[in-house]
Amino acid sequence: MAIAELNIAPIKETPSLKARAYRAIKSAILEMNIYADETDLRLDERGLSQRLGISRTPIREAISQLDQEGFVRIVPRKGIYIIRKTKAEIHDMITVWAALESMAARLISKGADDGDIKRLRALVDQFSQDEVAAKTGEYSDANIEFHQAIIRMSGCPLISEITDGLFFHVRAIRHRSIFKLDRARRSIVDHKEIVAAIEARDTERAERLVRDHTMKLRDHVEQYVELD
Amino acid sequence: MAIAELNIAPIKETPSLKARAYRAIKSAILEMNIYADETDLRLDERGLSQRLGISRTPIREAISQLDQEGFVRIVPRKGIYIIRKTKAEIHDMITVWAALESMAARLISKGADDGDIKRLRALVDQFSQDEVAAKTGEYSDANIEFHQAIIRMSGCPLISEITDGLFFHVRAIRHRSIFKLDRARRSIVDHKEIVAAIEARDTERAERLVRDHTMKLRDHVEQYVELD
DNA sequence: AGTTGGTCTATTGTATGCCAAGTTAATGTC
DNA sequence: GACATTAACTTGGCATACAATAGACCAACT
Repeated sequence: MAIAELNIAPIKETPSLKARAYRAIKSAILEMNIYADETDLRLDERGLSQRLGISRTPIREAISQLDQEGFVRIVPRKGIYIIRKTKAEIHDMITVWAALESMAARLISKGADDGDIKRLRALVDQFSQDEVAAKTGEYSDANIEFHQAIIRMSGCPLISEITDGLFFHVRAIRHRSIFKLDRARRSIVDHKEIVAAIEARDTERAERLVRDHTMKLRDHVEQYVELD
Repeated sequence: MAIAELNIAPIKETPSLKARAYRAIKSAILEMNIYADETDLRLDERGLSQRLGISRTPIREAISQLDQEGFVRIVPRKGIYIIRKTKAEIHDMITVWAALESMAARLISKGADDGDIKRLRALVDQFSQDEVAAKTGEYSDANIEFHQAIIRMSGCPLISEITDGLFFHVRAIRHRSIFKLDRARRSIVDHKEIVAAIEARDTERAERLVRDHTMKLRDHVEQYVELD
């Protein structure tokens, strides 16, 4: 009797309930525009447990993780509150972002291979200045994408890891006019200069341009975004 | 009838079992010199629960936090393993450290008041070059202290928060000859130059010196420390 | 009407039991 | 004796029950 050779793929391991709960809650928070209204936003363990159809334990573990990452705050016997970052905290986050991304630019200009740099050039050329005027909406994501590309190319996963968290927080306030038209236009110019510096392997210049570019965003937020 | 005015202080809130378990386990790991031997170091939920006299739940929450911070790794149905960082990971951590501390130096040279800078000068003067030859042992901590002072003075709590985690990891391998005599001597010189640049409010120079100083440590580890 | 103490409810913290999936040791077969 | 098989044990994941406390509500009393 021949043994049937079923062409089956290995069953991918099911992620733990904790992991799934974590993603579910986190993405729900991201889609919420938490800075839109003023009232305190609360999470309810048991409510989530019922809606997700699992027990409180994995929910608690997921929420505990979100607490540690600074997305929610657990107050014993009172509740779990979604955190709105203060202006000072956003300010600090963008500062850290600037520090890490400028280091990434430094690493790239020293170590990246030409293929990567070509791809970076393609990314920035894709958005010419007049196109952007029409579709600023898309720009916000393209902007983030450019920054993430630089960071990934640095070959330092830890930098990616840290900045991913920062981007998440910053993205939550994007509708508060962070990436407006004039800034978008100016950003394209900055990005082109950055790529040019990297292409020229001018480490110091690349680092400085990246830092200044992000610090300009910081100052913009400082000046125009109201949060507290 | 008068109301008695009892002179009482508010009852300080007792930290949760989770928080206490977290500190207990973390400090135990720190004191362990995990890089000393080769065997896999495992944690046991039930064992800890018995030894600490509490149930598994707060233990699990504490361990989950340590897992997220990168101190242990939870492998389902196998065990909880204390993590030894690879050389590449240490390398990345020091890179991030350099990026953040050089940003801190930048912020200080722009914004710190003269009192703070005086204290920084005192800190570095305290360890003259010949003293250090005698007590290199103490130097390691004084070294870290100097760096932490710079970071704290930056006025950016987020930078402190991130680097604290990095320091914890790096400290775990300090006995692996990271801070040896010749390096210690050279470090003092570097530190003095850094303070001088800050005193002169020379932002670019301060940033560069701090970065280069930490990157030298990175290269030193790269060259002399064996981990994997 | 206002205050005061009790009670009830909502909500998180903790303990404990069970389960599925590995690990290890014992056992049986050749 | 070597190897496959199975049984016992380990271990983290998850569910559930109970405990503790903050805050709302309420009734009684002044």
